[in-house]
Amino acid sequence: MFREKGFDGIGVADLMRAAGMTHGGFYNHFASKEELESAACDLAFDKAVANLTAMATQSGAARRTAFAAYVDRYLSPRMRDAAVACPMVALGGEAPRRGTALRRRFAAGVRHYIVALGEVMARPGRKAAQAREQAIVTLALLVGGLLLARGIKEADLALSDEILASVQNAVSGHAR
Amino acid sequence: MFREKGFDGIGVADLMRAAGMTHGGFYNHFASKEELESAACDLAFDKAVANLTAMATQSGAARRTAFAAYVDRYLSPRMRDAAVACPMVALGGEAPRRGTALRRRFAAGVRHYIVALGEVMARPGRKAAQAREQAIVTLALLVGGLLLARGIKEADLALSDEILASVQNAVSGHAR
DNA sequence: TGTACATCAGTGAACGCGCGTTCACTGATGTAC
DNA sequence: TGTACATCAGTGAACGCGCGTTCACTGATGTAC
Repeated sequence: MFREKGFDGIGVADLMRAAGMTHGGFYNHFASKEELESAACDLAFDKAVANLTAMATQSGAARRTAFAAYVDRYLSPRMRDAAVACPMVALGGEAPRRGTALRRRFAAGVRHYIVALGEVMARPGRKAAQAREQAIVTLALLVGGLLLARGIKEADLALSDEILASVQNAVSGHAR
Repeated sequence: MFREKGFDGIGVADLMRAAGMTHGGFYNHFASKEELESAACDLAFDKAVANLTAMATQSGAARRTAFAAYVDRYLSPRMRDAAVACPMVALGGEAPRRGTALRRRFAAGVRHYIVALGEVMARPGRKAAQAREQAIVTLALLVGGLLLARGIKEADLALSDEILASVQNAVSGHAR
């Protein structure tokens, strides 16, 4: 829900109602709303990173096709139109404006994501530093592309589609 | 101020105080806070696009070096550490969650930005469609790179610097 | 030049509302004997 | 097995606060005569 509406776009009462409870009981589980935000940030990143590390265990061609499918999905109209986005896209703009705890968890998430992406993009003849740099560039492309595509989807669907397609092309070129 | 704190991060009273007035007079100028947000969005994009179109009037080598300097600046630590960011980075995550008026102005801004960037990146032997696709990819790289670098700058400065450097490398490669 | 008046940007108190948080309580659960 | 009691997650009214917006007003400005 934070990723859908933003941290300030959803209140404790709504969150608890969605969980089938009343708002008063919230503080039996978290010391503050901020603490839940941090935990939710961790959870979102953990899931995304686990997805990648599972992919990294595959080897050779299987890993390459899995990664290509991952990029396809990430930059698909379906992903763009989903209410919930990747944590970096949904919360990246808010992260620097929030408290220390959240910012630390967000940075850790990005760090782990880059490491996992580097493992997935590793190739036999490629140096580790190169794979890492490529992972960073790929991540910037994915995040920037999806952020823009999502930001304009309601007002200019054609351009949104064009952005997804162009960035997908570029990522495929980079990953090759 | 919207770009610094987010649309919901700054109130009418604070905005008017910053303008040296009290909050009551606000509605002599705008029908609602949302209308000011839309106007501010336009203003931010107009300035950014004007910057690019001025560059596009230059020709040949001068334009190329001007563009290289632009990218250098966009992905510099100075830009990352500035309180106010590029409208796409600062507001891209919020745009899809806001009203129709704002979303339309945001989309128009992105559209114009891409056109202007395409003109700046045009090269004699290059087809217009290619220049446009390259502009889109470059924009995604710039926006994604700066968004991530800003999101983690407080908690992991080294990684933030690394992202800026890696993306800058990639953009230079693309623009060549 | 001088006077009367309309205009309208700016003032500041007040409004209703939703937020995060607190707290006295309820009532189901599990343990001790 | 049955009873008494402690625990503690969940309840819902209440709080203080800041928000966007409204409105009766003030007072400077510019125009008409």
